[in-house]
Amino acid sequence: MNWCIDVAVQTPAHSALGDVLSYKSPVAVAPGALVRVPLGRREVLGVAWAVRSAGEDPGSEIELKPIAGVLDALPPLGDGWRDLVAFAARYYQRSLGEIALAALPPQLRDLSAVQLARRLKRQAPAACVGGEPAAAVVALTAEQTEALARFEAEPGPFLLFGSTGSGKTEVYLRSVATLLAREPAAQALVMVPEINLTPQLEARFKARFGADAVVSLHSGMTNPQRLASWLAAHGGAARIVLGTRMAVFASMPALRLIVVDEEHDPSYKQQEGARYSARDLAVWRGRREGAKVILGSATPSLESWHRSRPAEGEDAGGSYRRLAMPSRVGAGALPAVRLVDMNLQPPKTVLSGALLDAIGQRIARGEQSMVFLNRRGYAPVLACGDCGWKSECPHCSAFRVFHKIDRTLRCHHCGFTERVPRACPACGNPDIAPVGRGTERLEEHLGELFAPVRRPDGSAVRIARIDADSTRKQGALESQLAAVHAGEVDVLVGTQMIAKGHDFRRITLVSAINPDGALFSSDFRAPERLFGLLMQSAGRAGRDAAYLTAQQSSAEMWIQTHHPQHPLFAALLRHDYAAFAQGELSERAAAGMPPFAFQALLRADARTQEAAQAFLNAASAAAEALPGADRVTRYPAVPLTIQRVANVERAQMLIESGSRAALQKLLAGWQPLLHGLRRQPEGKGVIRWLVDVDPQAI
DNA sequence: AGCACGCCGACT
DNA sequence: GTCGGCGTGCTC
Repeated sequence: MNWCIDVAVQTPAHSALGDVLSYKSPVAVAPGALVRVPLGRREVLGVAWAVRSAGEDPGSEIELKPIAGVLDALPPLGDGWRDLVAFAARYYQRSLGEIALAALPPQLRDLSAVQLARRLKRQAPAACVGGEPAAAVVALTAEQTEALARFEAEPGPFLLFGSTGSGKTEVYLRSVATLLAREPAAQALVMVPEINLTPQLEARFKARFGADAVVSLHSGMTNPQRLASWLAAHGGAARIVLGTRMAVFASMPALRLIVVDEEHDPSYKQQEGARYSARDLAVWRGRREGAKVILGSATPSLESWHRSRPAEGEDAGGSYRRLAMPSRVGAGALPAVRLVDMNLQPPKTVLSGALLDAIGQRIARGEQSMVFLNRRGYAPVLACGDCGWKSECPHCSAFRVFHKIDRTLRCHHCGFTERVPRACPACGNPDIAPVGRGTERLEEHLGELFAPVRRPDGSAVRIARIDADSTRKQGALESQLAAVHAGEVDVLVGTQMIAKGHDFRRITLVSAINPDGALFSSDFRAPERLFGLLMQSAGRAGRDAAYLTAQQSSAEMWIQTHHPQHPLFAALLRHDYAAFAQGELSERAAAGMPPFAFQALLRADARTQEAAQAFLNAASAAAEALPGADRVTRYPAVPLTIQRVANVERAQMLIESGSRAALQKLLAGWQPLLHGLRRQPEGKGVIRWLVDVDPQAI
């Protein structure tokens, strides 16, 4: 008997190949099994998707190649996993094989059946999680108890709406503990937005559940580490998988619980290749596999907030259950928010006198302060005062940023880097000057301003900076954070990297010196992101109530703005996320924007802007006849904000509908038309095109 | 995406 | 005379 096996292999997103390729096999192969198959002149890894007996398929006359081997030491990937992959491929308009292979650890691709079998022999058996060490268990607050009780009693998905310091992590730990104690094989998946946040979470979970029960999955790991973690999850040995967005695809045969911490974080949306939202896929996966899902945040995404709205009048409410934990545990009251009206300051003021005084007082008391500026480098532009030359990138429609530390001009978009010229390249004027400021310059500036200020022991002020540049080296972030924790830093300057998650105990003042850019951005989600970031930043201050009491100090969040009357700040002053969300949601509802509508972007990259837009407009015209087109709005093609990157012109077209199904239908029908367009005159000069479903920025 | 084949410029 | 540039096309 001969068998015909449909195999998902890594084929490009929009090649002419179908989702699966058929191979023949003398033996039956279980669906979900990993196989090696010939593809052109290569042999590649694939996932068996469907198995038929060879006679069943009379239409196809082409001679099939035989599969090259089966990695049968490994249990096949489960139905749930394959459904997740198939759904993600369909929903985000990518090929099945691309998602499937990207979801597997890279090392699996070049392992033979024999090597894999050898690997598997070394794997530990399923971790047996005993009772938790009694010492580790702290008493729960009433809010935590209530949240956990509702979690046990209701199906979810849940939105755990807990302010910073309300003890969300303890709720995650408890819900995992209850699950693991009740079901001897059950597994839990816990996701965080950034690699930086995995070590501290891993430490807490290992302390509670033992090192053997917990594995991590993120792109910062080496290939062998990732393979080991993946195998432990797939085999059931790992009871808990911690990871970044990629972990949503981990094969977990006994998955019963998924936690998405900081669910509002934009990092959950992949920004290249398959543009999936790990948070949304987590909810889908939870429903498919009967696993409970907890989304946690102090500033939820408006999508999740809306979906968790309680029933009211005519409205039956959202499908998520909202669990609120408004109080902080063991932390001081939320910081008092102080707005500095920059209109009342002398022109070009960077740091207002009041803020400098406040930071100076903290230094004198030995407390720590934090200053945010969302712009790394020394200055965003270098300019010539004589001829008007500016440090434009020759390959992008953007300025190169001046990095004083290594005297370079660096393009943050294409990476093009040059030494800073001694004189203006256009007119020879030696007097070229930085315009604006980034974290490097702010650090320098603060150093000068606070040079006369003394710490309580009479020593000089210590200023540190944490951003993508200062943490480039492996382990640099950890050592810099350790220095802050050890009290070796008085003023910490940084980008949003320092706003997220890190548990600083001695910081009593947090300041954002120039957050105005996001207030009037063309991106309708900018205020939502800014509010989240400022709330999260505020949460860094005064996390230790005992420390504040001992210092007789209080936590403060300072914001310098030219628009102190903006409603966003009014809500922030009261730490009132609900009011902010209500305001934003009513604007979104009135304007017919998400979460009241569903969007996708079609983007084209081409040699010229005209070619990119011509392709999009032709695509739009071709979509006219597609099913669903009458319920979907197609906007005109426009250049991206950064129109040209690395000499590639970029344009995009927004597609919007009140019906997710109609949008999906249109996109599915569009794919072959787009493919055909490339050969037409309209496709001339187009380098690539891509679809972004539920785009996170427009 | 790889990886071929294929048809035109500056080198041992 | 070759090495090699990347344009087009194919992979069950």
